[in-house]
Amino acid sequence: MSEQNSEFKTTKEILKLNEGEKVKVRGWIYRKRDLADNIFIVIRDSEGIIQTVLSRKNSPESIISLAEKANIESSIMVEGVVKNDERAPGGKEIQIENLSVIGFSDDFPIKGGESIDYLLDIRHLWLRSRKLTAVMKIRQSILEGMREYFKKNNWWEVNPPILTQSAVEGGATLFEVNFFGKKAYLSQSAQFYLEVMIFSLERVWAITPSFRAEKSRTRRHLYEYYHLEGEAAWMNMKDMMGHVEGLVKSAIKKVLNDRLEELEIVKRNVNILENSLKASFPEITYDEAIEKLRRKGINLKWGDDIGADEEKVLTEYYDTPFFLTMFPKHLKSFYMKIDDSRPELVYGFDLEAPEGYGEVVGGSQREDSYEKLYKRIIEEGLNPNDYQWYLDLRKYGSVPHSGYGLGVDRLVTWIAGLDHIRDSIPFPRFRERIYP
RNA sequence: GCCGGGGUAGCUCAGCAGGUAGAGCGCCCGGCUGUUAACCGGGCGGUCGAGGGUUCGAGUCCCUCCCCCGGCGCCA
Repeated sequence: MSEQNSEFKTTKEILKLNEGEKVKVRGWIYRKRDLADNIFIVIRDSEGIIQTVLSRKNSPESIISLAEKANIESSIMVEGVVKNDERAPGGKEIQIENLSVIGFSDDFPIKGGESIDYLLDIRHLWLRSRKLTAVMKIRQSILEGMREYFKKNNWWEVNPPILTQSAVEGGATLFEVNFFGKKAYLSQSAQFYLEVMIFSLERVWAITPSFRAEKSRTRRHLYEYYHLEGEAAWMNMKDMMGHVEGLVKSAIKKVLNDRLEELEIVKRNVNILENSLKASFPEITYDEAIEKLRRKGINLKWGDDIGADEEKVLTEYYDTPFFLTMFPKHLKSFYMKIDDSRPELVYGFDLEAPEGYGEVVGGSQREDSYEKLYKRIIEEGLNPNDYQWYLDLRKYGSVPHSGYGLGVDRLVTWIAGLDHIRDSIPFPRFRERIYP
């Protein structure tokens, strides 16, 4: 038995039907215009919109009064005949023969022109908009494209915990939870758990919510975000950069393939996306980046961090995503592997999205020597006791390995060309917002 | 946490030499109408973010607090 109820056609299917065919549709009233001879009801469903027309002359009074009473966003079912008419959006409409209201709607609060603040208060209603619907579909395709890439390259998907005992890195602020009287925290990264898993599965990935309690006031931070992380044995930094490039390209390809209509709804210029598939992503080392920025007249010296403003300047050199690599070790985390030929550097890489969007991926080759890792932990002023099981991994058949974390919501924001990360996810957690 | 901007009708905003609150949209009523965010006329609608102060009088000036927006930092 099919899950699809064949009795009803979707709005998209109806646009492909011939004149004269009899159909049933169901959905929500998107627009209604009550005129002298006709009532126009535009119906919205998950796939699009279709105009339906109720003739006042040829319809029973009972149906006309239903149509008059049904406000925007009422859920209705309509039965009628397909008719070609170039005045209708999409060139087709349905002449209504029968109509029933499933659920009447109160006066819908969104009419156009509302402020972001107000719309966020009614996010549960705002999510019905065509724009947000399109973004959610793009998001799905991005995840699908990446999933296909993992599958093709024989990576294993695993499910690490969200409740954890301690931080991966000392710095980032954690949300604390009460774990039966013990202090526990919401995970900020699954990295250490994935590193465990490579000793059996070799190539593993996970998508989990990650949490950062650091108060941020930017358009690229969420307190709760979808973190896609990968970790693989036997791969060095370059290998992993190649993997990340393939992963991101797979997402872009999927979207360009399946979601052109939605890209148009969100008014995304697809040139940059198409460019990004053509060439390989350029790499620029930290050294070169500092050099470039200095030539641009920015007052920076070697060892300074490359901040958001500097990233935006670098972004101007490229029309595809690009890698930033080989950072001074004092700017990065203790677990990144040191370059023995230049011990002030670590094998770290970031993937930056163009057009000013900035960092989407952060990754590195991991330190695989017990002694060196132990030393780095001490150097950073951390307590080795907090990292006992993590250190253990270097005592039982350690291997060179690398990994990364990708901000799913940031990738969606860039690919969909959004101006704020909040619209990349249905219920964004940011700016002290927890409702709805 | 820091810097900047802002809270006035259901929504978007105007009003700021301090003198009893206004427009557009929405809503209700009427008209017109194969409409495309339809149009035209009328009506309803406000403890001016909260508290305190100055003043004969405060949306307007002063103080404190709350909330929102943009940017930095933190990172994905």
